[in-house]
Amino acid sequence: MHKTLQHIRVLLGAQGHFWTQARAAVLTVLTTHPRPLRAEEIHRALQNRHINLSSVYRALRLFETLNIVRRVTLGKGAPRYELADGYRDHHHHLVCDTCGRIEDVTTCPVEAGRLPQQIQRRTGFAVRSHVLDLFGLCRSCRRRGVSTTESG
Amino acid sequence: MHKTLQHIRVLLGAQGHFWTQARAAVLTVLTTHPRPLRAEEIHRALQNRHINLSSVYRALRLFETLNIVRRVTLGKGAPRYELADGYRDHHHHLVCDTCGRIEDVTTCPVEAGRLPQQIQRRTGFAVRSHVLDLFGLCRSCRRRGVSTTESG
DNA sequence: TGGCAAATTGCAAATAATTTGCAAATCTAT
DNA sequence: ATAGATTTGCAAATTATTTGCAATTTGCCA
Repeated sequence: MHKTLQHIRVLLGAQGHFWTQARAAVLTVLTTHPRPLRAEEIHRALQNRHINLSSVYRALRLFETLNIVRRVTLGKGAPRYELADGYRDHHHHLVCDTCGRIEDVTTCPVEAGRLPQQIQRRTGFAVRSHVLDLFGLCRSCRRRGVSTTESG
Repeated sequence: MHKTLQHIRVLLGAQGHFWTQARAAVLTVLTTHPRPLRAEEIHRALQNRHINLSSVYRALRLFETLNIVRRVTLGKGAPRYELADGYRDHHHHLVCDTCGRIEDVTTCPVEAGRLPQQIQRRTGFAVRSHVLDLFGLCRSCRRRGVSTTESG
């Protein structure tokens, strides 16, 4: 189980931040659509709610500094946002270079290989988090024989 | 051994692209400064060369589609560019959340753990490349007792 | 519950980062 | 050297995100 909206609400309060309609709405969208969303997409999912795009950006920025949300840049276009570790399962991404499709992978070679500990021991750098994304061809694009290296 | 500028020149020619001053200059900067650079920084390093920022962007875009350069987004600010795998050693980044310092790590848990093969076998997704960045506190920031979770 | 102070929002304007149109300049292959 | 295709410079256009400020919302407490 992960921390719920209720937990986040308390967390915000404890730090002097208000629990507002905009913030609750943004978090709800992120919880409801478990995949990296662009600010624009989140805003669109809120069209009925009367919430300004600026507020979406402001909410995302706040959540990011509080480590509730993390920003990921996958392939082309604007960055995307998703709930951070602790608010959903630790995972990585599989991004298809051809169709842009994004899938999650929960296997984590970083933890499995104890890389953080190894790095800390060898360099003194204290690893707190990591981002791992894998690019390539998804099954259907591969079957379709699509090539990524468009060059002619 | 890695592919040299000469190789790249031939590669471009083979695809109908010209070997121009701007392109050569951008590649030289990337080769000379082996760390992720912003478009702006590359341009600045070329100030004497009379090369327009637009051309830097155009060169980077071309190199990116040809997999000669890869774009990485580390922490805040504009994305950075560095030579891609095949043109320099495969590596990952250690990014200090406090001072922004970037170091390289050549240990790769993804290859070591044979994650690509595992994924391909299990999901049919053919992994071609990956990006792994680790965030935390570098040795000096840690000694200085700096905290990252700035919250009030 | 009402009221106040502090925090947040909406909106429009400001920035920042990157892209594009097009004529002039450069490059490759004769 | 020359022709023809590609690229560059420059300025203007886009795209993504941030900001100022008055109006509104929220948290807290009598």
